Amino acid sequence: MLELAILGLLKQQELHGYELKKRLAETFVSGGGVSFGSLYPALSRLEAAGAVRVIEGGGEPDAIPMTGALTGELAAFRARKPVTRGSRGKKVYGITPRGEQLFEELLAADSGTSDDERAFNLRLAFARFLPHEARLGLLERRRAYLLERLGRTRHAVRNGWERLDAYTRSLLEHGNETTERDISWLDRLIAGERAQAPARPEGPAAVVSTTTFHPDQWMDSDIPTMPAPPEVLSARRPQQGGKT
Amino acid sequence: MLELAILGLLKQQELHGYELKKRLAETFVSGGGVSFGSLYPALSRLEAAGAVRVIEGGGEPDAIPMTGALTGELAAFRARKPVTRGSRGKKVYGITPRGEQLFEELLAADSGTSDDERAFNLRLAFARFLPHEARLGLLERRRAYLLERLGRTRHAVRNGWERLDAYTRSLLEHGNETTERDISWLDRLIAGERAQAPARPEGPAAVVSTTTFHPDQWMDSDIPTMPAPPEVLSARRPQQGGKT
DNA sequence: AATTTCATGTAATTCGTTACATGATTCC
DNA sequence: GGAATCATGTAACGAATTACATGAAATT
Repeated sequence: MLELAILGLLKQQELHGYELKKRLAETFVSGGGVSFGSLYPALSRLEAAGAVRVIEGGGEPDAIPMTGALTGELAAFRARKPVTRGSRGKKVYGITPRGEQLFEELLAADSGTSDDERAFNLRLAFARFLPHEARLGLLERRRAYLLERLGRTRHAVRNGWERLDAYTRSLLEHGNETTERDISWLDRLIAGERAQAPARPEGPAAVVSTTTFHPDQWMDSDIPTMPAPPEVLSARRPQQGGKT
Repeated sequence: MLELAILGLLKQQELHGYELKKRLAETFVSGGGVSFGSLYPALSRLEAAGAVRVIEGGGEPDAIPMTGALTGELAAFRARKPVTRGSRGKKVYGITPRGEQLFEELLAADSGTSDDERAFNLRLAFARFLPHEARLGLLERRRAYLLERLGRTRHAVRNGWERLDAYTRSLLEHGNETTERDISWLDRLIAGERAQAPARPEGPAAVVSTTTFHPDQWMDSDIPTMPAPPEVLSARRPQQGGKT
């Protein structure tokens, strides 16, 4: 899991551990991100497996502070020391071909993809590296899981209503609303995905139901249906509100 | 964490492990619930600590199948065997005074309450056992955390927008919307809490700002404000759609 | 000069899972 | 009588955390 995230980030850009941790916290992991105690060992494992390696010199050419004039061998010696270490003791990592391969494997592995929120989010963040088929599958499995869970929760709430206190009720109701919105969101993503699907030369043989929303599946009424306008992903930029 | 959930459930009703697992899955834990591999050891620990104990006979009087006529000592022997085991080999657990005390301690311990979703949800589910003060604190700390996280994420999204692909953008935007709705939900709960607060005889000395929503705190515009109608918790019952 | 931030790592511990092993009871 | 479900438990393992330990570079 962590490995997948690391490899995915290193695919875009060479980074050192500290920076990696920041990116991880910003983009994927919901709370706080990972700790150094798991990040560095993970990097070591990946390095041992030949999936990543330390880049000589690092991303930014770190301008080794040459102290004026010192000739020949001494200069070479001075320069050799921080070779694997960047300006500040940093170890900048890059992904290797083996790493790319490992990334593909980890990304494709759908073990517990739909039932684990973190795993799903992570894979969605790298969905551009998946073929259309797999991408759709990822979204639809997640949707199916949420739908099933919603059904179970609704059932449980209805059965235990009397037993539950106001706080638990509110918690469960809010949870269900969130799940409903998640499903609608997935519907939009799925619609967008189908819209840009590669037109199969096979003809209309492989039409797999016209996607968006079968109200029957909800096994319950009173849902804010919202049949997902086939607006291909989101294109809105956030308002540039801040300074500079 | 698990201990707290177990104790809380046993406070309401005596239960055996298997049933406990079901309740746990229904009410608290978002995905699938806990496994037996963690539940039973937890029960053992609690029993060893004197926080729970096996109930003689179990909750439902399990009608030991008396096989017609068998007199005196033999009947006593037959009856003695399942004494600690309920009809089916069940071990029905009940909470002890020590357990009640432990429950209070675990519930009050606010270590990582606001930053851990599971911990927060669990405590909210047992919020009725907290004094008003602590309940408000729980809600407000969670709210503050979400607000801060929202700020961080917004900032990160704005900074890295160019670098992010459509899927990651959608993921982050949806995540932010969810967080905004969570905050609004908390606002409603907090408002409800204040509405039913015990009127302090101290006078208007301890008025701690009129609660609901300071748009300034959002440090950003374009938020669907929704200033939370002071409707005391939720009173709507779900449509009784099913049978019986 | 002192403090903060950057940067990397190790060791012990926590919390949970999966897989395995067992057996009773109910339903068909 | 055989399968499904109920019911309890153990052992091996996994993934991550916290706490500890260290030190260089930038900032004040």
